Amino acid sequence: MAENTPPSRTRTLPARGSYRHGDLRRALLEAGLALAAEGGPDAVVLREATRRAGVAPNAAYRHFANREDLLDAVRAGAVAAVAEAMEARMAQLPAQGDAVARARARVRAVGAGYLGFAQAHTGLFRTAFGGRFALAATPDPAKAGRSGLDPFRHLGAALDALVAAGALPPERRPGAEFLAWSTVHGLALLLLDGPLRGLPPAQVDALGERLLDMVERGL
Amino acid sequence: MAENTPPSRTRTLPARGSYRHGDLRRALLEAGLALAAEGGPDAVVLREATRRAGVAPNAAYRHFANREDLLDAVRAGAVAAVAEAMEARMAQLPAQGDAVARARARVRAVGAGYLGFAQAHTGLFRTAFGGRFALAATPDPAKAGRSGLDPFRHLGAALDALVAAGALPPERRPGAEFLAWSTVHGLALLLLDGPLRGLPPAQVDALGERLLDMVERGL
DNA sequence: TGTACATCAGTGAACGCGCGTTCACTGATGTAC
DNA sequence: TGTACATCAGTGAACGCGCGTTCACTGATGTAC
Repeated sequence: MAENTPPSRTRTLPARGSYRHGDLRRALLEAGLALAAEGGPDAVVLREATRRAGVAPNAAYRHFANREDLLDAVRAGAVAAVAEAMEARMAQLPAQGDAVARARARVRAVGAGYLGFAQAHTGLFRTAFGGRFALAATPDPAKAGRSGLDPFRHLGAALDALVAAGALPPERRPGAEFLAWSTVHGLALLLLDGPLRGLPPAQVDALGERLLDMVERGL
Repeated sequence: MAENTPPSRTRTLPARGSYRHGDLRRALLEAGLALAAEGGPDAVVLREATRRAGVAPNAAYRHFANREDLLDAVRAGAVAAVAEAMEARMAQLPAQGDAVARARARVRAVGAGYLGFAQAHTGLFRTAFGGRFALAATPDPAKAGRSGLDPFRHLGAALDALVAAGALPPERRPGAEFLAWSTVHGLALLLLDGPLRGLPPAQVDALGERLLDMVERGL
């Protein structure tokens, strides 16, 4: 990174004082995330990412095996962003109150974080969870938020807390994350792509709350 | 349609005795549905559909405005197929029993039809409900099954029956289709694309049942 | 019943597009002596 | 501290791909007389 290079430095868009880029991998990943945010996974196009990084198309191959490899990295970043949205909600939860209420609020924060992210960052959400995806058995730090948990494990931990607080019978716990996730995932997609598209935010919130009520009662 | 043309008739793949095709629109639609069944909406490619119909690529433009127009027709057909899967389940329901049990079974049949279709006809399901879709205010006969109802209206009717049987408080009825749909839609996608991919059928059924239990209890 | 003609379904050739990817290269950097 | 050299990040040009779509056409069909 050149230091006191004259204004000419800002001429080419992604300013480079030198032949070397310095951190092209990160630049491509960020361009990819921006593309994903704008148009979902299909918009993550190798040539456009290199264009935005101010580099020749084939330079990408120094850092990613191919387009799919870049997309995988972008996906992981998008999943991590969902985890962080959940964490932000949880951070706002009051620390007092009885254990049952706190555990319930935690589950709701996880669900609301998911739904809220889908609404606020549609392209990234689609990239993370809109196509083929898996949150595999082995946790991947690239998919985790600051807390080290990925979205799926946030949900699991919240459900565990529900059991610990006595608000969910332990025999109902196994598999409960899939039921809860299905529900919220489905609503998210119906809001983005389905007949609920364009619903006013107030109604979205109301529907989200009803859904979370249903899950709580139903579990 | 030529009648007793000699075997030469079978030489070119989609046999034509004549210059005219006869029913190209239908042939393209069916090719499109086959493509959708094989590879989802992105596989519905104009040129390939015409190839399968044994016709020049641009012949499609006599019957569809463009690729999107063909895809819309294919989508409608896929939605109708979902409606028919639901109808097939409902047709198997016993006609005796008390009204509440029958109404519940009907809702479950609708849900199970949706889930079962997603599993059995993944590509068509994705085409119908995997991307942008809407079951608009005005019913479209192209999206309906034999009964004249589309999937969304089947769900609505089943929920109405639940209210009529006294199994669902009327004040809970408005919007209930979105909650129920979200749930089942989410599970369908988690099974196709998500961490539940490849789950053994027995467990899929079990999870589906639990989900429908949850919806019933939660509504 | 026979003929002229309008209609319009399907043809054949071509287009431009942006994409992912490969090739042989160049030149800045860091390291060994 | 200075120089030779290996490394390897980024270049420039080119490829083949299949796609959707447009053009001016041809020839089978049905209809009006």
